[in-house]
Parts: sequence; structure tokens; C-alpha cells
Amino acid sequence: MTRLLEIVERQLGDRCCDRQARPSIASRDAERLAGEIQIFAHPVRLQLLDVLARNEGRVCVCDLEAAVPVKQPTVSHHLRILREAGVVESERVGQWMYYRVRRDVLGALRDRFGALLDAFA
Amino acid sequence: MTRLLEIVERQLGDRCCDRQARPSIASRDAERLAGEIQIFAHPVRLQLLDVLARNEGRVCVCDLEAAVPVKQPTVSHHLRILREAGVVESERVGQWMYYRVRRDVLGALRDRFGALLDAFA
DNA sequence: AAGGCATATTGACGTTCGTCGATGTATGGT
DNA sequence: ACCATACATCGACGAACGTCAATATGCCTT
Repeated sequence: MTRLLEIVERQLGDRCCDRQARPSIASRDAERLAGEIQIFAHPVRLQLLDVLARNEGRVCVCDLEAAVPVKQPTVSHHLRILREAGVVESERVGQWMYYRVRRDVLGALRDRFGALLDAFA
Repeated sequence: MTRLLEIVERQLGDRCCDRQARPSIASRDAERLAGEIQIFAHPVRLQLLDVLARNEGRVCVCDLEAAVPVKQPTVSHHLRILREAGVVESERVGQWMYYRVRRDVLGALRDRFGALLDAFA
């Protein structure tokens, strides 16, 4: 473990903030990435994705509603967020809407987040 | 690509929501996970981590302030969130606070998120 | 001790988010 | 036609979040 005190201190007369440490991630890219991460930053959405991933193509909204601690309008709200993000898709079958995960999209996001956190760690 | 229409439809007389599709993730675990993900769901925090990761142990707050599009109190605010989450640590050196990433913690989070998204995809 | 600098904290404000009751829309059964 | 069911949308509300000016704290220099 490197000790911070080993760092070369700024010399007398050095001004602070001369280092020009610019981020390699531009603000726009950071916003886009943060938005994608945001999709997964809610417990109900994580549970919905979990149920969908383990029941390929077979889950209607009322099944999902039974699996999470919120009411039906809120389930629809979160499903919309997931759908607009492209991580799930839906198809009407008779009375029911069947939702399923888009494994290709989720796989791509997993790769991007993995690369991001790899760069940090 | 499996078509949804191939799914066996519910039989006449079947009630909806009998499937008992329970999440394998409990609500508490989902909340904890979502909270951890939330840490990374902000563009400024992503940029701060980026700068810190590429300048091991050498970055003071005013350097960080120069790298992101928010003012100093907001930088301190986000640094506090990162510090309380354990993903960065700080040490005072004279007048300055030097921040650095905790690569072990970030590596562990990368593994957990990777496993989570693998389960979805 | 006095003043200057770097950073943290406080307090206030506007914005976004999460939730749900009420209502709308589509489908199917009688 | 009528009603029931499944789901979406709307509208309102409170809570959480992001931001910054002002202020406080701590260190250093003189």
C-alpha cells in the first residue's frame, strides 16, 4: 500500500491547481454513461429485471406486480423506463403484455460498465 | 430469436398472476445493490473517479474542481458521497486534501455488478 | 495575531424522482 | 351491448437530489 505522504509535495511558491488534471471522459459522455447506469440504480427495476431474466418471455405485468413491493401504475412506470432504455421489450398476447429482457443490450451494457470500472480499479 | 407467440397461452379459466414469479433478489438486497450502483450514476462523480484513477494519490480538491463543471462546494459534496461509499479515501497534506481511489473496493464492486448484469443478460 | 489559502459545512432553492389514486384504453367473455 | 380484466397514462403529492453563496474550519506564513 502506497502511503500518501511519500508524494512529492508542491514546492514553495507553487500555486495550487496548476496541474491541469483534465478528465479523459468528456462531460457529455459522462452524462450519457451516468444515465445508462441510472437505469439500474433502483431496487424495483433490479427486481423486475431479475424476474424477467429468469422467466424468458413468459412474464405479464400482473406477475411482475406480484413480485415487487409497489402498485401496478408504478410497475408500469418502471417498465416504461426499462423499455425506453432498450433493456426490455414487450409484446401483446391477448389481454396480456409479455415482457422480456433484451440480452444483447444488457450484455453490451455489462461490457461497457465493466470497462469503466476496470479503468477506475 | 424466440418469438413470443410461441409461448403457451394461459388456458381458459386460468387466473392471471398464479405464476408466483418471485424475485431471487430480496427487496433489501435490491436496495443495497441499487444504492451502490447509484454512486456511479452521476456524471460529475464519474469524472472525479476518472481523474483520481489516472493520477494516483496526487490530486487535491482544487485540481478536481478544475476538471469538472461544478463549483467547489459541489465537488466536496460528491467527494463526500464517494468517501462514505468507501470508493475513495483522503489524506491531509499540509493545506491540501489529497484524494485517491480505493482500487480494492472498486474492483469488488466491478465484480458484483458484472455478476449482476451477467445474470440479466 | 493576523491574514491568506484550501477545503468542509450549512442553508436555501429549484429540479427530478418515486409513488399511487383515478381514469383511459384495449381485449375478451357473456 | 355490457361488463370484467390487464395494462397504460395522467395528475398530484412528498421525498430525495444537485447546486451554490455564504460561512466555518484548519493550516500556513509572516
